[in-house]
Amino acid sequence: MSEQTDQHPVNGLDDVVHQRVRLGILTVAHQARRVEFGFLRTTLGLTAGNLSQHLATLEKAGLIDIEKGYEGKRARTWLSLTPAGAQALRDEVIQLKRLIHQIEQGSSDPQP
Amino acid sequence: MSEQTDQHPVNGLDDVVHQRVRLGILTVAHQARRVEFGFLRTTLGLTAGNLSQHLATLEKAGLIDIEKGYEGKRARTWLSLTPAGAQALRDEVIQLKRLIHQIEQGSSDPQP
DNA sequence: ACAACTAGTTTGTAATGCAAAACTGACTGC
DNA sequence: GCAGTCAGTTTTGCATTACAAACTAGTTGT
Repeated sequence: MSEQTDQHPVNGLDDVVHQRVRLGILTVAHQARRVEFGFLRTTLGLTAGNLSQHLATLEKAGLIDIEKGYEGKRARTWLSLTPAGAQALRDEVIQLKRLIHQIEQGSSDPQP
Repeated sequence: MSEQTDQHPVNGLDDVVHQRVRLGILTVAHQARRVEFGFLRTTLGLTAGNLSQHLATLEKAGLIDIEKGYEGKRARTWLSLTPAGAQALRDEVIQLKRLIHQIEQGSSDPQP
């Protein structure tokens, strides 16, 4: 386990979280705590079908909760981060910072 | 063009660069300026086939150059960032920083 | 009551990502 | 000279993704 796997920051990134669109969804959800489907759709410039599937992926991974209800007579879908989702986003940020640090250092690791 | 497309940081990310493995390749290449295939392979924990295909993608996108030659009698492949590759990595970092900033703010954009 | 609209899901298709296996080409014994 | 390695490429098969188009369900207009 202390092999030389996973020493590089990108190996600490979870593909479910790192994927461009889902990273956007989690970011918006983190900022707002409860987001409308339609708001996400326009903010991120997605088709409804594409967004619907990404939400299913995130829900299945336990990173978001989905709530369905009505706003007046209009059907609405809201989503919010679960604690696991908030943690996953924090972890992603930690790894991204490590990565950015490495890029900006030019070279930090000594090479054997 | 001043529509509300692309205002979110994730919409400024290029999928060729943002992809986990390729981001790792570009980062290592940036640090070392000239990297051996085998070094990347072990550093990022990839199969040779997978790495070979990602390098082809990056080369086709003009982000890296690939050099083949010999080290003693042993065949070696090296790669290095092109100017476009270095720029693409800088752009990725800029967008990631914007994203991290948004996440850490809690909320920076006023919502209409 | 029926056409049109809103909000979102399901479905079908093409592209991408990955590991494993088969394949090259060049060197290394024996 | 021919079996075995080394360094990497190409092919194969499968899961995931992105997108559009068709579909469902409820709402509004006439």
